[in-house]
Amino acid sequence: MPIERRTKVTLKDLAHLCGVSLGTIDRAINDKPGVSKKTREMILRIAEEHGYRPNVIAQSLQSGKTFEIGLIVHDLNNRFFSLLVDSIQQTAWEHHYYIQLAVSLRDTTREKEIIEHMLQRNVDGILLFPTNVGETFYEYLVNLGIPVTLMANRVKGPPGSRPLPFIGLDNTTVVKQAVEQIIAQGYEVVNFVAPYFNTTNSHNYYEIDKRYQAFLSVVEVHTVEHHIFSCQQYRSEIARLSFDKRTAFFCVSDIFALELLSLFTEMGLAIPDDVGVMGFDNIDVLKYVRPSLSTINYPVSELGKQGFELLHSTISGERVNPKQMLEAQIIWRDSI
Amino acid sequence: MPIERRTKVTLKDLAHLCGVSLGTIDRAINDKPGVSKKTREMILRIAEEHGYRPNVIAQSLQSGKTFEIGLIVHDLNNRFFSLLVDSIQQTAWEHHYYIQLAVSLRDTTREKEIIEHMLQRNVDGILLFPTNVGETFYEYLVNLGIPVTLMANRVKGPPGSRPLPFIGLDNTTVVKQAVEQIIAQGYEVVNFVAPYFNTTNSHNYYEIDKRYQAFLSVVEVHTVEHHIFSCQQYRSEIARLSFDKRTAFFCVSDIFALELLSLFTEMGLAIPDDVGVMGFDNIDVLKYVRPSLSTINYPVSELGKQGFELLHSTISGERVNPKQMLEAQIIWRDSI
DNA sequence: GTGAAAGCGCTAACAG
DNA sequence: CTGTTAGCGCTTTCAC
Repeated sequence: MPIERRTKVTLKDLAHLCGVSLGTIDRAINDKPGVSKKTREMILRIAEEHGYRPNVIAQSLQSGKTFEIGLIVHDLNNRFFSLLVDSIQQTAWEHHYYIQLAVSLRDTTREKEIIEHMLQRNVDGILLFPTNVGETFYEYLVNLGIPVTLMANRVKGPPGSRPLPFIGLDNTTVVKQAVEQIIAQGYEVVNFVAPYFNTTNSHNYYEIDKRYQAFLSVVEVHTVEHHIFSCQQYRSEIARLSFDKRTAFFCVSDIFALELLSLFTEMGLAIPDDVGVMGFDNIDVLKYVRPSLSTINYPVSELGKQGFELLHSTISGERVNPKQMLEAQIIWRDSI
Repeated sequence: MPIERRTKVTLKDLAHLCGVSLGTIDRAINDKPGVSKKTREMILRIAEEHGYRPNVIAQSLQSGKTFEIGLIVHDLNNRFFSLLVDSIQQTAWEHHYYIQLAVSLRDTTREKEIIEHMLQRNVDGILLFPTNVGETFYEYLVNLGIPVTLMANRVKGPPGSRPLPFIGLDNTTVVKQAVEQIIAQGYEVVNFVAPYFNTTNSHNYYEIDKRYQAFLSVVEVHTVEHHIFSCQQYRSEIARLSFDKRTAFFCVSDIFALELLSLFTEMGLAIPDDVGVMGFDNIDVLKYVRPSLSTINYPVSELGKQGFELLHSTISGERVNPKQMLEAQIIWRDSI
């Protein structure tokens, strides 16, 4: 570590110090041909002595590239997102990219504000777990001037338009399979629990909707009794049910499933005999919870890794497959 | 939203478009005095129409400020850190600052690499949950040329040197209090569980060491039998104990306490009669765990908020109190 | 091999 | 009120 740091030394300073011109300094520092071995060594030595650090800001202004990408997720309270950010940050580091992180809090206005800010900061691309929906938003993203890659939730354009690069989970297959098997276990009622899932079309519920459609298609084929719990007070609503029939709850996220698990334990219901609970995500804390929660594993690290790599390819101008799909696995444990 | 985005429009472009000079455009856009109302309105309208966005990179090069701060934490797997990052990101957003996030993975070399990278990217300051220790590192941080604020772990300089701004927890008080009360409950053996806590001095264990010293001071006064478990195989080591005396385990983090809880349940020990467990941090998943874990609440949001604000004050050149302390609270539940 | 100069987009200082 | 110019630190082009 060089000692003197207080004053930043620039290429120009080095030029003075070495008694050569700016151009020569540049060639030496950046390993370009056209400098004698002697001068190059001298320059590198003096640069080292003075603790020279290139100014990335100036490089960016010149090159138009920042090697930063904007990352926008809903929040960091949900374990799912922190693991996602972790994975993206790791992958980005390996590619010598930096992350600018912001959280949208599922607020459509805030999401747009964040995008505007990131644009001004000249990020090379944006990795987005979207909250907004609709064709206007699609047009907006397409015309940003920098690549955008979507994770988990899609944003669709008008029919026939080129889709935005997207990486997500194949929800349909796994949900159908899970619901089939739940029904096969003899549950008389199968419910779908998706708080915050509203139908006003103001927010992006692409992924949850996929799951709901898959759920519906199965329960309707089997003509099984089913209900949806989509309001925030799902816990108290469910607490008021009679439970005279054997009932299963398919939850779109482990955090809701855990709430139900503790509710049913309090109510003295037998799990999984009176009532069954299935989660989604397979968050890591499940290992401490009893009865152990059956769930669907979301390959969140893969989502982050491949999401970054997809964006990275687009930034590098490669032609990419605009739609990548990840597979989930059902994990049967004791709760259903 | 302006429609045309593909080509970035600059102040110079606007100057041409409006038929005025660069200087006038600048004054109009940045709300400076010295433009007639008429021209200003015209300029703002045209800027809006063409979707002008200031180039923050160019502004940074000019001003030397980026309004970005570097944030370095150990990892994001630990719930503690994701909540911390969340809180910092929120606070930064309110102050119109952006976060550059990187994780050190508790690797001393990587931590220094990250700092070097952030320096090159001209962050205005660094918020650091440090991994390195020692006076050399202290000197390094002091001479970075930008403000650094430390969270939780201190980095001490030579005697008499000006301490780096720091925000942390008052570990001593709360740990002493907790251990006192554990002993008062009649435990015959009180153990300290701190995996990864080694004494080679290569890593920064400032905070854990504080806790250990506080622990020691109390058990020694009461001459209670005590042991420390500091290796990574703490779980199997503890599994081999005989448990013929009533034993308490004071863990430096909830995640270790949860491991012990499930171990003791497997072993058929009665909690808290045969064996007691105390955690640290009060991570939010505890609400789903039975028996409920007694723990110490770490005000992590406060740590993030005040950490950012401390750094922000330093960046703004305010004189600040270099040492801020947060208070923890003991939360007694069923495990001890 | 090396030096000089222009320019990335913006701000600030100085003229008019 | 408005225009011109220099310069932030770097890269690139073109002379020598």
